[in-house]
Amino acid sequence: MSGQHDARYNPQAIEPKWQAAWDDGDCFAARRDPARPKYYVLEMFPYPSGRIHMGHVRNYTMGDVVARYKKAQGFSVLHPMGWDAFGMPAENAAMQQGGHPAEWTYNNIAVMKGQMKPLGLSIDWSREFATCDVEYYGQQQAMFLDMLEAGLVYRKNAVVNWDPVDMTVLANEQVIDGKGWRSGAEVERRELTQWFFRISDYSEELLEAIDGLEHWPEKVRLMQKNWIGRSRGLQFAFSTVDAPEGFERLEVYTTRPDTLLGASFAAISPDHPLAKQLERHDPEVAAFVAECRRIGTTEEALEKAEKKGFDTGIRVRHPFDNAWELPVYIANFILMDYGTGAVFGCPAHDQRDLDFANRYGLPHPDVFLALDDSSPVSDTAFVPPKSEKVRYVRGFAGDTVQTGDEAVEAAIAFCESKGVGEGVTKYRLRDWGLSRQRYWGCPIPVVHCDSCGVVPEKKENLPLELPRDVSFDKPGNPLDRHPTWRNCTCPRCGAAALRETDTMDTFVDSSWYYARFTAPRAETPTVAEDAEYWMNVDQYIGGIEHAILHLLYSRFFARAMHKTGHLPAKAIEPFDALFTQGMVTHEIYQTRDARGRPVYHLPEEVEDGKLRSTGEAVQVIPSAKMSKSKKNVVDPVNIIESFGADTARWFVMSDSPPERDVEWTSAGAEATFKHLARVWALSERIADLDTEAPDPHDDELMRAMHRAIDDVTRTIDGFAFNKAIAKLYEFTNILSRTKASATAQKQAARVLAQLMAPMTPHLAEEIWARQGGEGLVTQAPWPKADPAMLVSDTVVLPIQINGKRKAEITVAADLPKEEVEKVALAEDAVIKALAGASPRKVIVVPGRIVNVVV
RNA sequence: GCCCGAGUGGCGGAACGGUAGACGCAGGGGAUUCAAAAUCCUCCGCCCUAACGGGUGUGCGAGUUCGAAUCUCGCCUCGGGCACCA
Repeated sequence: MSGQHDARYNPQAIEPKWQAAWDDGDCFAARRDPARPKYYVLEMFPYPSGRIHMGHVRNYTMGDVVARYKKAQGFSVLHPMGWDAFGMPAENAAMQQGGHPAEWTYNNIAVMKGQMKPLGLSIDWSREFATCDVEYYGQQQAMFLDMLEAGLVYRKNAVVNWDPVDMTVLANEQVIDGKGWRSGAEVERRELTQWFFRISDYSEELLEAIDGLEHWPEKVRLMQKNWIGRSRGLQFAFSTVDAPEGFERLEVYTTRPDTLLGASFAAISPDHPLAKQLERHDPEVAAFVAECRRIGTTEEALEKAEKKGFDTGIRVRHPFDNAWELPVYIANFILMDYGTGAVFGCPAHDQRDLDFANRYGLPHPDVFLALDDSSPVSDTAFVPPKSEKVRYVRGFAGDTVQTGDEAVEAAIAFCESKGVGEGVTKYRLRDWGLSRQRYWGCPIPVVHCDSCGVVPEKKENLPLELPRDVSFDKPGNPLDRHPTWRNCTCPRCGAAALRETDTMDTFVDSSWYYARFTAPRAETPTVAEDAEYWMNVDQYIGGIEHAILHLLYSRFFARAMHKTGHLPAKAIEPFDALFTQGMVTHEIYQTRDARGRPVYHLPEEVEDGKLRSTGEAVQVIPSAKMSKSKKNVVDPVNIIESFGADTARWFVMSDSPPERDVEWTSAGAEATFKHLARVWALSERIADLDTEAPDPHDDELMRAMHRAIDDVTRTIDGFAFNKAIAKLYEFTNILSRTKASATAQKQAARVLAQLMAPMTPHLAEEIWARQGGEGLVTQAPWPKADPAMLVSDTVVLPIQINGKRKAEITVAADLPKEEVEKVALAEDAVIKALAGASPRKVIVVPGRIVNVVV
């Protein structure tokens, strides 16, 4: 017998011991091993907010279960971790509390890593990096230059939220009810020249390739398809009447050319060149456009705003009737970024157009009617699915009765034949604006020269490092007002020049970190052999909130990296399989400050609906995604300290299916701890038994064991970790009650340790060691279920009468259908229900059910 | 507003179109204990019944099917995303 043992389950002793053993064995270092298949599992890396929360624990435990399971199955596993470390919170902290964003960030990383380490994750920490490491963003700058050269980056004007008091650009989340979050000033929309990635050049390719992402959730694929938003429509030009010089034609794009004869007005975006032209000379237009610009920059704000227009007095001629003139409005709901920034309105078949027409007293002639209902449109637009047949009363192409889709195609063909515009395919996807007017990001490595214009920095001058000597006590971007950093020489002509002061969107940082993990210390962004071996990510795991932007940008960036020689062709879709975990939610506690603005409080600051500090009552807002800004986060450190990492890990995996949201409750943690303590005690008891000869009960236990192996293997493969845990409960219950021999029990206990190891690796090692397992369970091969032990001779079949369960029979598993039917018809309940008559129908589903229809 | 999801006991959740509620939590009863904690056994959707048993039941309303939590259509409620939060 081994030496000292605790009298009870003691994770505080067990967990550090095994973590040290894994470190000693260098168990989690990823190595290129040509002899073994590789497996790359990646969880979306965290923003270093300074504390881990339950969402992190859930995310990383899922990845760890996969990593440990795949390792046991013989794969060479890469399971890295890093930090998405640039971004606004660091600057906000510097503004609020002083200090430097770098200091704040690296300090947070140290704290969070300290909180993550006790979780016992099988991470190769030797590959760790932060995106704010100059070694990382310097390589990003090199790639930016390559992409610039390859024509993947360009500059154009774009609209931002401008805070006129703080003299700064605001993020959408910093705009609250149209006002700056800090200054309270009315936010303006302002145009700046900014850098863009040409992601829209890849619209079609990114859309087409979605069909190949077989192991992505269908809903994410659908969301991305809708986001890219391919549409087929007609682009044509109205000729204008009384328009300023240079605006003789007004280009519009419509996806419903079949409704052209139902047009009642034309509308242009407030950002349309024509609107800008009118704004210059007409104060009324200027006032209206200014009002529109106060709405904000988000699509949501535009869509929710009351639909308003301004009649410019300009008219356009209908392309099919020169005498028919339509008024041209500037309308607040037209997006300049989509189509041509100008549309015609057909109120009868678009609710937004109808609301607009009713507001301004414009007609709304019906173009088509339902086949079974001829009532004209009044307050509700008639907008049937395009696949539905309708009767055209103002159609001009194709049959009178046809589907919308047919009519659209017919209308395009007709218009093209008459020389009125052409059919075009457009995408909703816009180019990716990467400029940020902030300090704490990757500097864009270009120089502005008076004579040469915009010039890329030379690669040998990289990395272009952020200056450390900055302060945040004044409004605006510290890079703009830095005394020396901006000053440089033009890489082309050598004259004095100024650096670009915009930094990159943090989505750029997170669009290639997965590739960097394959060669994290390289002097180039990637290394061909490493990328070749490790890419693609076999399993990517992260929050559903990243379903569109991060994942779409990464898909684009991988293509851009391939084009510039930084990734092999096979890596243009970097994530083979995607799993989107549900979020961990929690209630939100809110009070308001003197100016009525919301102030949020951490759960630990609240007790019985009141602030601990002041006793002020808090407003409880129903559960929502845990977020730093709402402060509804729970600190897992406390759970780990009182119950151990295995309890935290087991609990977050057991409580709900991984793809669904889970509301954090502390109640379950204690119950999990009790269960793990029971398993530990069970193992101790079994370990103390003396080996004995086989017993008749052994077969039953072995069957249960093989059943458990099979169940846990299949459920982990299917990402159904909560079900895997339910099966482990069942097997544990059987093992604790078995009358099998000690030899069989010990074997079962070793298998239990192996099956638990992905979820509760420390306890598993402890059991494995106590039951005489060889080496570390972390390095043991995954057990295999014996198919012969999974089948049973008899089967219980429910008997239904008219679909309702009335009885049950036990028959041999291989009993023929006809025999099963005979047995079923001999059941008392069936005889009673038939009352002498013969059944109308008997359905026998072998091994499943018998249904007697009377 | 637009796009995408999710709704099953007191709670978290199981259920290839085939016995709804596996497994866990909470709760009731019991054993052990001087007593409690811990542990173990046991019951546990709802309604009627002393019990046997019967009825009913997966957000709401229709439909398809021998059979629907599961498929179809229409609603309701909650959540995510909406391009400068990460």
